[in-house]
Amino acid sequence: MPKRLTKSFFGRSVHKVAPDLIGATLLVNGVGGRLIEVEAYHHTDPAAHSFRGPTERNAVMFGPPGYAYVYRSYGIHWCLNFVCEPKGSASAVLIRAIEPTVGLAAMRRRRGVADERLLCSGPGRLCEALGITEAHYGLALDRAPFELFARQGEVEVVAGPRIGLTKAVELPWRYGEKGSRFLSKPFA
DNA sequence: TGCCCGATTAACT
DNA sequence: GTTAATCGGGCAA
Repeated sequence: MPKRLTKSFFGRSVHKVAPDLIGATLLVNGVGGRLIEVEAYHHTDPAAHSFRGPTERNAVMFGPPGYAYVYRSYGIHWCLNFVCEPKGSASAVLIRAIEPTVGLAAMRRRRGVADERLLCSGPGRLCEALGITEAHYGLALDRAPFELFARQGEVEVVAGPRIGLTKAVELPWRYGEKGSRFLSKPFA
C-alpha cells in the first residue's frame, strides 16, 4: 500500500516538497492521477502571491502546512496549491499537471474533451477535471475529499524555469517528471 | 474609486 | 504567433 502524505511531509522546505511530489498520487473525490509537474513559490519570491504580505485571498498560505490554497486565475480558471514549510512561511507548491489514472470518464465529462493529454496538463485544466473550486480553499490535504499517496519506486525529476511569469522568471523552480507526455510544456 | 494586469486557456490567423 | 475572455488584487490618486 502506498504511504499517505501527512502534514509532516508538507512542513518542509518547498524545494524539497516540490520534487518529492512528482510521481505521488492525488485524488479528489476519488478522481485524479500521478503528479507530473509542480512549481515552488517561496514567500521571498516576487512572483509569489504571499510576497506582499497577508491578504484575504492568500490568508491560508500564512497558516500551517498541509492545506489547499485555491485561487482564481485570469478571472476564469482555478489553480490548486499545497501550503508548505512551517506555519508563517507563506510558501506553497502550485500543482500544474497530473497524469490522469482514476475517474477518466468524470474528467472527460467535466472538461468536455476526450484526449487524455488535454485533461489535466495545466493548472486550470487540472482543477476543472478534478472539480476543484473555491469550495476547496483552506481544506486539509489529509482529509476528504483529498487523498495523497507517496510515490512508489524511482522517478526521474527535472527542474527548469517556471511558466507564465513576468517576475523572477529565471528561478528554476518548476519540477516535473522527465519526458512525460503529460507535462503542460516540455522542459528545455 | 479607477486603472492595470495576471502562477491561463482555447480559438483564432 | 496572436488575442479575447473575464474579474479580483494591488496600487495610485
